[in-house]
Amino acid sequence: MARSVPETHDEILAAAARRFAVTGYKGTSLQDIAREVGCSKAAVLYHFANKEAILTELMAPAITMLLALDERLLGSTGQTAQRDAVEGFVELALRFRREIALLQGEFPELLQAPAFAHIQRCSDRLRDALAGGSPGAEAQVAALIVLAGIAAACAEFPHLGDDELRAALLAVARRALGPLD
Amino acid sequence: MARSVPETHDEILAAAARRFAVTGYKGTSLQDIAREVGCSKAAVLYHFANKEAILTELMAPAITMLLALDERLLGSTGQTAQRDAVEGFVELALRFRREIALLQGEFPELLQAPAFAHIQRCSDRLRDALAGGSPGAEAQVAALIVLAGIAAACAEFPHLGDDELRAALLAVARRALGPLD
DNA sequence: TCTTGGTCTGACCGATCGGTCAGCTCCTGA
DNA sequence: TCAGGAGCTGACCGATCGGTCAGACCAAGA
Repeated sequence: MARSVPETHDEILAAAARRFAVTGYKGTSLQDIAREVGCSKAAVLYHFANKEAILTELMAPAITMLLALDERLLGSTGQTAQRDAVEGFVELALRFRREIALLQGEFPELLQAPAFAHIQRCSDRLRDALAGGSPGAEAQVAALIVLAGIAAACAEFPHLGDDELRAALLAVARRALGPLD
Repeated sequence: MARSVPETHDEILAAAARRFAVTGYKGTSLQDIAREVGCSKAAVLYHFANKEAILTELMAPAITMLLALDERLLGSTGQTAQRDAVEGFVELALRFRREIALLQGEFPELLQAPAFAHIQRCSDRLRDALAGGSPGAEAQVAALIVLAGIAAACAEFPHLGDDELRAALLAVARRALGPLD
């Protein structure tokens, strides 16, 4: 029954992604993941140090892309930053449809740890960029609606193709962010 | 130490609302709630049949208002329904800032039970009304972004007063839903 | 053929979960 | 004055959680 390491490793990761998307991180047990893979819970913990390590590796690519977007946004301000933020975040959400819901939903609580504080700050800067740098209530509210809304839409419309969903997300987000854009 | 029934009952409800808003339903234990109230876990279960009963009673007013909104929307279509849906949902979200996040976040999973199927159908109709009755991808995406975004914003901006938040939510939602409105 | 090391399992651990129960305290009314 | 009931507690229950561990299994190299 023994498979090659990378094979089982990736199967666990894929199974965890599916389960987390449906029942959330806290709502998914190691037993659930093991059952979906078709192995024992001990096998899951042979490939990953602990449950959190699965989540961390699962989110790593999305977080890397988020950090890259953040860095890109540092070089611009105002309308330019806002346009880049919208396009960048839509692309990120499309690429990581399942993961982005975790980031918006449960992840904040898991990221309270000081070690992950930079991710919180990074998503705060993303929100500011979406707000066009304005501290006003309406601009901040618009930015948050766009952020949370895009994340929710990507999770909720898995049947929509990338191109169709991208077009809809960009159109709605640009309208929501107002005349600035 | 014995307090009057309605007093303790309401204290438990209030404590649960606070905890659920921070750590979610699944992430909050009866022990957590009891600690916040300053009583034993057994006392919590003296006032409520079980954990789910706390959630049910906590959500009841919000669900009642949601059903009322649904009924009101049945009488109209198109732009009229869309306008009513936006205003009605914004008012609902403002009145139940903490509860609405549960409804959007964890509640769907908890509401899988057939007994609660009508709530799912009701929120589906709300989304359709927000989409102006259009089945198109962009209209549906816009409706979901508005729905999820408003819920997230109410949870995220507790410091904003009702009036200021209402104005911002209405403005952003109307823009997001497009030229139809 | 035997050894070795990577892969995986079943049994088990302590902690915590939601929930139960016998019995305590204290207020109230006859 | 005292019986009775409401409000509450501490101890306890079985189930499940994340995690550990000794050892079984098996392919590959000596």
